[in-house]
Amino acid sequence: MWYDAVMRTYGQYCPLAKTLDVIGDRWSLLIVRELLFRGPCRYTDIRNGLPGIATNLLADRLRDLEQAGVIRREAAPPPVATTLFHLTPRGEELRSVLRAMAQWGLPLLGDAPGDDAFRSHWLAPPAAIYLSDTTPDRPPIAIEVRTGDEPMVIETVDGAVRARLGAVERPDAVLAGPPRIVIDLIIGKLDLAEARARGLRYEGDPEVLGRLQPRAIGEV
Amino acid sequence: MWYDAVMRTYGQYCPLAKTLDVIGDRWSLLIVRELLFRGPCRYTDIRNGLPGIATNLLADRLRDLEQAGVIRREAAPPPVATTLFHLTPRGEELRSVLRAMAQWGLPLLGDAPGDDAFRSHWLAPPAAIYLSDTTPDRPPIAIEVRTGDEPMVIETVDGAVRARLGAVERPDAVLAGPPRIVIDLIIGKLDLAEARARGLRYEGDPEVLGRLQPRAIGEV
DNA sequence: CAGCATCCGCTTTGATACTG
DNA sequence: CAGTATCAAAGCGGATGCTG
Repeated sequence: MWYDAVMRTYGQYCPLAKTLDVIGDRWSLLIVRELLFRGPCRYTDIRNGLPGIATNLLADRLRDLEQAGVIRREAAPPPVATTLFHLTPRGEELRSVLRAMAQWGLPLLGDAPGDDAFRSHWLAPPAAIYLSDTTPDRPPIAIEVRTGDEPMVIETVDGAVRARLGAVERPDAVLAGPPRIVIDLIIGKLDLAEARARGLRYEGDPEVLGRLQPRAIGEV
Repeated sequence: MWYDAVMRTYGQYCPLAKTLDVIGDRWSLLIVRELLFRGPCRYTDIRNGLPGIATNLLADRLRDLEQAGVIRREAAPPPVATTLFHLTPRGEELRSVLRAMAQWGLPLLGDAPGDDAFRSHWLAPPAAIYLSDTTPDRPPIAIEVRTGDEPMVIETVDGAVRARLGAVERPDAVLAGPPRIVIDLIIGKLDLAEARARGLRYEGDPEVLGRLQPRAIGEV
């Protein structure tokens, strides 16, 4: 096997077109999403985060992105003993691109088909963008969110709202249910009572959740 | 003719994937670029801004983007008397995505092949992102830039630097030459003397140009 | 001429099977 | 686990033709 495939490019002296030459192929940006939202991953981890990708395509894209200096593969020391894929600093700089695109796309989740695949980490970072802490002077809070394949935490850190995978010792509230209901609640499309009527489970003081408010459009 | 083509989607309940379902196809974002950087355009104008696109693909993409609510077609009144393609408000909101991507891609112009196609308006908005006015308290300046197919103006407006297509009555300086030299000068890769040695023509007080400085990395 | 649609050959993608 | 090999289907690029 030899990889001398000639890259298809737009051939335009334009910064946007050059960016698309690098990350415009199908699946490429979603691979970056996996590494950006989850950190360094094994081949199998990435594939699990990209249901539907053909394995040969994943291998191709990883080669291309490495070639372009966006990712880097590294032999992990024991006990992992496998190769891990990392973002390079240059790849990390795509964060602002991902953030802008995820923000633009959040409203599209409203009428998404019900049989979409779902992974918790796809939603954690974007969801936090839309939330603000109405009373940042009060003690910080942490809400455990159980939807999808992994638990998440939404927490306040000095005025900002962050979301991440993982758990927390003693959450101030626990939110559980199907992804759509959780998201609709978070972005303010449903209130707590409505969400409960549709299958959401909530434990804890409603005040805790009430402290987080969806930002106004354009405020983000 | 009937357009029941099944849209290919990632099938992921993820805001980024949903965005890519809409603007992830080849050429789609470049069509948005044309409308965003140039304003409403005729079919032919768009095609001229996208050298290399097959005309049937352009027609397809315009249909898809219209369907998705990103663009809108409108019958222009005389004397134009043709249909104009506009961005919808929703399409305008892609500006932040384009800005992030163009910013990421600007360094890639450094080693771009010399036979790339070029249009002035591809560069005007992105280039200004990298420039700041070192002495915003002094009177505003305007520099005429002649490179590519259309004249541009780089000007200071209350502290910020903007670039746009068009001309100005009495520019404080005039910059002319091949795109690469002009860009390398603007982003600080070359100084005025070096750029001149490579074919750049400059008329006016060098002080005028010196007032604009490329921002430090990460400052943008 | 502006705004497409059709046809054709090539490339990319998707699905699955197989391997060190 | 981390890929490669194979093949069918879909997408793309280029040329050309049609219609108001």
